Amino acid sequence: MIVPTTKDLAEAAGVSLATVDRVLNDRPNVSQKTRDKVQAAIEQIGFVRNLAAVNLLRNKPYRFRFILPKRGDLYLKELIQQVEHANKSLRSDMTFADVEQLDMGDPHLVANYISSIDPSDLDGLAIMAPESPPVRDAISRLNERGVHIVQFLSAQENLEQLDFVGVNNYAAGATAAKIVGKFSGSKTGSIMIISETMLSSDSIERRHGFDAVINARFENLRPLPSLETYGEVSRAKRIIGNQLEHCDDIVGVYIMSSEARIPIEVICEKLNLNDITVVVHERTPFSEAALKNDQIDAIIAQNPGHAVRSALRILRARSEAREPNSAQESIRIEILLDENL
Amino acid sequence: MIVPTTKDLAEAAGVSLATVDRVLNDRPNVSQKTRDKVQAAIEQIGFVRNLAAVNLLRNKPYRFRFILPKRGDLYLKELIQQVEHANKSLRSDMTFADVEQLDMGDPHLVANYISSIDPSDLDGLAIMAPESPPVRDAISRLNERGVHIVQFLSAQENLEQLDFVGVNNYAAGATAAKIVGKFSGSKTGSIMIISETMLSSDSIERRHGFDAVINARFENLRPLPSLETYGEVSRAKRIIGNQLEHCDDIVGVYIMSSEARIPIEVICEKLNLNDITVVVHERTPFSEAALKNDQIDAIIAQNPGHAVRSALRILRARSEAREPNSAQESIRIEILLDENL
DNA sequence: CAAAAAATGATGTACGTACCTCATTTTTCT
DNA sequence: AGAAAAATGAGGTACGTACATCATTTTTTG
Repeated sequence: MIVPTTKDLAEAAGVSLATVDRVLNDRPNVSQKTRDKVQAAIEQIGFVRNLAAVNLLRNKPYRFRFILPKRGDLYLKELIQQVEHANKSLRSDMTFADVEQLDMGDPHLVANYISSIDPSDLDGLAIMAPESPPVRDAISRLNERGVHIVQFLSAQENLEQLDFVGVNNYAAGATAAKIVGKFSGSKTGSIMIISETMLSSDSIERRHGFDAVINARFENLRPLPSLETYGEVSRAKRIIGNQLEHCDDIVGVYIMSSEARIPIEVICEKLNLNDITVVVHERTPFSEAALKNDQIDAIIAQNPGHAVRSALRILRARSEAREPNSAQESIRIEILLDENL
Repeated sequence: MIVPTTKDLAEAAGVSLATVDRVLNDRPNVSQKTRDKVQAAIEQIGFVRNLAAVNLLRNKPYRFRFILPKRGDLYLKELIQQVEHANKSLRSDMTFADVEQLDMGDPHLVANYISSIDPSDLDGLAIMAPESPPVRDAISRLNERGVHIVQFLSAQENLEQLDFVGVNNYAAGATAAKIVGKFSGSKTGSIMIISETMLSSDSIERRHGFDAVINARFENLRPLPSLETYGEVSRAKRIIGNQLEHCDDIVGVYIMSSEARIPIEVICEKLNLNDITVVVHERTPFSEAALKNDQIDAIIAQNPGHAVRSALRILRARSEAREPNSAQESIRIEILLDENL
């Protein structure tokens, strides 16, 4: 099998290599007639740029950075490991990735960090940060200065023009609701809903999706107000304990945030999880174990490895002025049961 | 950021480029001492082969072929489209893929085709074929003649040394059972189980996984004997009709084969699908629509795009004598509900 | 119709690696 | 010690493309 090169293309088009180069790289001083001729030859012989040759010639290291929260539990750890792993396996591809962890409680700090980035140091940025106007503006400005941006797992409003990697959180909440509803059978009762914080748009959207499905299809179930743990054990104990005192008909629990460990451990002390349906987000060593010993019934997950690789592929494509292969880059809402772990 | 080249490596190791080349490519006439010296320098400066340069130099088109069944419905069509799409988008990578469809009812024909392949025409083969000794032997022989093989979605016994792309079918069946069981609530009754054929190991394993979970966890449910449609509408009508006459307590349906259309259309005529739980395999335009209008409750899917790309990545890696990145290549058992489509 | 402008051709270099040949040095063996 | 063998060095070529420079031809303009 012979793969046509620029030389073959020149011959087929009846022009010189120099002209082929002018057409392929959009250089000036080529007549429209010649452009058409070359274009026709491209179609005819099926010419495709040899990526290896282009990359070799460019021979530019691509430096990407993930901005992730400083505080977090197992899922965060997994994300970081995935970035490190990708960094290693993509070195031969001239792709480098690292992680910067910031205190997401302070939007100005985050915005300042983003603003302080020197575009000549970095080709692209994958950002996971709660919504906030200063952060959004800093992202916009950095993007205008030529750094490619991917919104990573968590999107800022009004930045739809930027690439996003992650799931539709409304659909994720709806999926959780469907499982809680169906798994509860014909039982009647309340659903406890726990989040780290309801300030993030992720949680809000998940909650909306959850309520929509429960209200539409499971009138026997009543979703309770969201409890916010702020990631603190003592607070979690207090508010969950409080709710359990006032409410003795709990048939299901939905933990909306990605770190289920604290809430589950707290609830365990007061409630027999075997009897109720528990759905959590994100696969971690903890949630996996909980699934296996029946403490929880399902995990709604977005694969962190996929997410990291997808973000890097998109950044790489943008850096090379290619269009990302969108079909490959959508992140699925995975449903994990004991059986398909 | 500076990426070290072989030249830097030679300098760091205090040897010539020629010696570096001898070490990197395992050529003879290098003392162990020098090998160690170069190896140490590789670690120290973090040298990694530039893939683009290697590929450019090799500059060999990789030709891969998918062997798929001749008969099939929507899922098969989707697979073929995915191969075609991959073929287009991987041309710039010197990777070419095509499809050969064979009549899987005739193992000798399949084996003959495989045996007739000229290793100088093809670098790798992805095979989806029912189990059979002649086919298995033909695969083995072709592999020994230097053609890389991936068992695609369907595995042959005793060929564990070959790469496999696809899901664990026992787990897939178990997952289906969990959903049928949980979604049925506290109802008591029978589960209709439909397959195109029970001769394939896929179906057998799915059935085993299904029964294991139902028997262990859902004593209110009774799985019926498998019905085989052979992909024929008239036969499907007859055997499904037969079973419905003798059995009036059906609360669930599990369609094990990848083409759910015929069975669903037949059952629809006799049963109100809204009242019972229906689980099928594989996402197709039909199953998607059925999920949306509530004819079915869940789809157990293996993403055909992932599967095709994964097979090609593995074949490419093997052709270049690299190890495939196994973490990335496992195919998940996806559970699709109306909410997370 | 000549001069200016635009279009095209001819040719060279570079990217990093693999593979080759030939010369030279070092080690091993008798 | 001397010959044979092994190890190492020096240097060139090629892969396909991008990006130069300069020469030459064709077209446009005044």
